[in-house]
Amino acid sequence: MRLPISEVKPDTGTATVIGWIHEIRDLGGLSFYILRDRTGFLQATIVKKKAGEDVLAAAKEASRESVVKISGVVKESDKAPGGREIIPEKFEIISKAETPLPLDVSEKVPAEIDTRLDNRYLDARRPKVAAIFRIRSEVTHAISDYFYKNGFINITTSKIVAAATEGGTELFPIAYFEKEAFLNQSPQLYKQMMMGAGFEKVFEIGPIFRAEEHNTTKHLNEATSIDVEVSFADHNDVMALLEKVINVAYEAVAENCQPQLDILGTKLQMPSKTFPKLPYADAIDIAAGKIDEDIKYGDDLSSNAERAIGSEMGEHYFITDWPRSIKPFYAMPYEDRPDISKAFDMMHPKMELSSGAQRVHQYDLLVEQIKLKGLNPDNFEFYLKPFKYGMPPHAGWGVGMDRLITTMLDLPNIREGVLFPRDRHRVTP
RNA sequence: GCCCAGCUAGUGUAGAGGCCUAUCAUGCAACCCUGUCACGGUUGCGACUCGGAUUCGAAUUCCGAGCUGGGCGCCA
Repeated sequence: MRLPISEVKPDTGTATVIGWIHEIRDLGGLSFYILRDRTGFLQATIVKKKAGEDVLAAAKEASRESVVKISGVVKESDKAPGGREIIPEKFEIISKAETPLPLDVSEKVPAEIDTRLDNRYLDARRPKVAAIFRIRSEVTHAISDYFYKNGFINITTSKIVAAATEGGTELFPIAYFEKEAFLNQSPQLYKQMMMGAGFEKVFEIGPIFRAEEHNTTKHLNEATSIDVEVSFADHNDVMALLEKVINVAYEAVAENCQPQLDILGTKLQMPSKTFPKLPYADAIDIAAGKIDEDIKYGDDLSSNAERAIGSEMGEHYFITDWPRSIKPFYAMPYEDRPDISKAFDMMHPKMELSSGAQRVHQYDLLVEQIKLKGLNPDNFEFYLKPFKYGMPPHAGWGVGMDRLITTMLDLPNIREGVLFPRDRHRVTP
């Protein structure tokens, strides 16, 4: 029976392990093979005078990163990593690795991110990389779990859509038989339709596509979005939910991923239970006072302004009360201040993580706002129709999963937290 | 879309007109080595993105192409 490497203890006795050869050190009469699986490292020690012919032959044949199966007696040894080593009685090459390797898994020689992404399957053998994705899995699990426990329905909506809906971002056109179609930029309109369906609380964790030609460490053309929509809730309700969800994610990682955090050398900066709410007008004032740029009310926040405000706030925070002019048509305006919308962004000091709003649920107001944006309501018929037949008031948000991981682990590039990132130039692997 | 930078062995690099038959590390091969943990030692293998120009001479300067990274804009 194969034993995970982390379960090999000094007193295990006889064991069989399977893993990749991480390093080989040949000292002459004695050689060391460092074996790696997803749980850790184990040193196999071969004393050439004592080892069998077939063990010696296989060991000589084995190259770094080959998959091997080793059976033998485990011995306590304070000279070995982990305080134990295995003395192979059987040494079988299960899958031999060619040489040279496209990149150095043992990290003696660094590789650039581009080389690493081209060879992601090898890159992901590095414990630091594997740790990121173990943590990302934990975040997904914890957040989903929280939603399930609080009465949310997990939905999946179509990523193929007929037309540009929300406006704003560029869409990828695709070939869809004889029709024009696009990859969806957001599940926004579908979530809202499910409010019309009476689902009341829904969430979706799935891909979104943006065809922007940006080239930065915080943008992707395919991203994962954590989306929620809640009926009979306003913007304040869903901001409270968002704080909770971010906290749930951090707490789960702190609780269940300490080994991975240790491998990464990362100390989690735990978020506050509630995030400060900064009205947009005040955010503009802060930015205008800190940076030498012509910033005025009604502008969107530049990267520079975002950073300036972020360093002032120093933690997760909301920017609330945005001018209606720079938020989407589905954001609800305040009854008494129609130029201001009940929209918010949730920020990490380094970048925007989320945006959300209480939505417009009144048909007439929605049509009016679509027109106000210079869009044609006729193009939104599939979306507008549910608003005629009993649409409850509702609110929601979307969080960029990739950015959440990037900021949580303080990664230098958003691509670090995505297995197979899609950016301006990369479509493979 | 705008701007900046880069491209040298499998990987990461040195290189500023002749010192380049191109440095170093890692890797790989062979040999030596019984406690390594970035093992050590000796020898060897392996590269200037492409095209044009300038020059007696170009990895190095110039022009063009290709590819890549990053910043801004836009966007989340």
